[in-house]
Amino acid sequence: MPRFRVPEVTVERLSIYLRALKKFSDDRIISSQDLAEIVGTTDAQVRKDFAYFGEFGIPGQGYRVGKLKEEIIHILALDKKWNLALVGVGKLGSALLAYPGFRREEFKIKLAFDVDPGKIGKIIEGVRVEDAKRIPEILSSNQIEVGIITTPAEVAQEIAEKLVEGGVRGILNFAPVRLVIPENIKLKNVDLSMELETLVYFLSR
Amino acid sequence: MPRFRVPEVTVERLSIYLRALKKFSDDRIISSQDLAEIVGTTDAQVRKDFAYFGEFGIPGQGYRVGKLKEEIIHILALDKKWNLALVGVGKLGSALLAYPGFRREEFKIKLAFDVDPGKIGKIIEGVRVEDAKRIPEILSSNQIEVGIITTPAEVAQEIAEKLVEGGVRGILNFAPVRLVIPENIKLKNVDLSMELETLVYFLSR
DNA sequence: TAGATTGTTAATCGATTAACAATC
DNA sequence: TAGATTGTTAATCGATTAACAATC
Repeated sequence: MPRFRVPEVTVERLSIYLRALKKFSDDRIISSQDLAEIVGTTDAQVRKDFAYFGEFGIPGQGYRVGKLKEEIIHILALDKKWNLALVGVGKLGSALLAYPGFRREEFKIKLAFDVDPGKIGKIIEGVRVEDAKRIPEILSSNQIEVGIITTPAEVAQEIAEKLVEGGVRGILNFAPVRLVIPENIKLKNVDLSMELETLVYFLSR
Repeated sequence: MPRFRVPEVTVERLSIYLRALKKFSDDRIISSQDLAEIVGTTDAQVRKDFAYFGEFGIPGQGYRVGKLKEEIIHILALDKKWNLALVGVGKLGSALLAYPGFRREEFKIKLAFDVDPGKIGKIIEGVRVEDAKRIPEILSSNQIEVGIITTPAEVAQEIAEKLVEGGVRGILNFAPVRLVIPENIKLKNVDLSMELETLVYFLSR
């Protein structure tokens, strides 16, 4: 569907545009300038981002909010339902199980895994916790597309391999470690320590 | 100290290099190629990143791990202690209060804030929870440099303003909203929904 | 000295910004 | 028609990569 190779930052901005658009009624018309202002970019950037995927606007007018929302939802593949599994039901993992941004129509955390016998078999935040040893086996029979890793760094690589074995096609990794996985698997890292360290760098100048 | 304007991605990589270096003994010599391999970049990138800040290597040999670690620690200003405050002691906020990456020598979450009277006055994960109304007042008397926002999106802007009023110089924002703050305040956003949405985009191709 | 790797400059690549013809 | 804003091409900017003289 995209006309050319799409930069990752463009996809990230589409997600931001979509969130902004949800605040407006579907029949309102919004210009690239208005939208740029709201999300903190430029009108040229907004138009360029959309241009990777098609022509969604009305020259001389702007973009119809309802139509634009639909298009972005389709581009981001949020018009289908994604099944997720989370591994590592510690404090951060439990918080993410309950996180509203992960609990939406489009996303369903179907399974959680942990190694702690005290947690296995329990239901935490509405999700049943299974034995992490059984990841490949249980995933295969559940059509899970995305794995979320919230384990300690030391075991994250091993868990990633089990997730891949179980058939996930994407991994969202919160463990502070660079995972090595097959290149056909999409990996996104959320590196909280790095964010904080980068922040204080800029404060020290 | 930096010779030129430093790209943000370079600072982010310094944080990653540092984490990798911690696994080696101080007197070992490591080449830019070795380090690049470990963190998944190129030797040229590694050398270029360091070159913004000085000459830390030995031509013909490589970098002494101990020396390189010290230099990066100094660059990132991790040789001083940073005082943090966290606002919004929900599930995510509580998880971050306990997060090992935020609980280190260099970082001290001194205060937490919430609006819930059931939480105010309590001690959660070792941190005393104060009334969010009193942010400016309490921060001023506590030398807090960094604020972490883990509130719902609707109140995040208002909280950001109170943090700025209280004198923070940097904000790490987990609320899914683009904050508007003075430009002398450094803002980093951690946007979990965006990460997940971007991930599934790539799975849908 | 020969071999290896740094630090730096120049070349390349890719993303952002500017400009404007097309179109409502 | 006049005014406004899109979609797209070209210009600019900035980061990555390649190449190599300097140096251990």
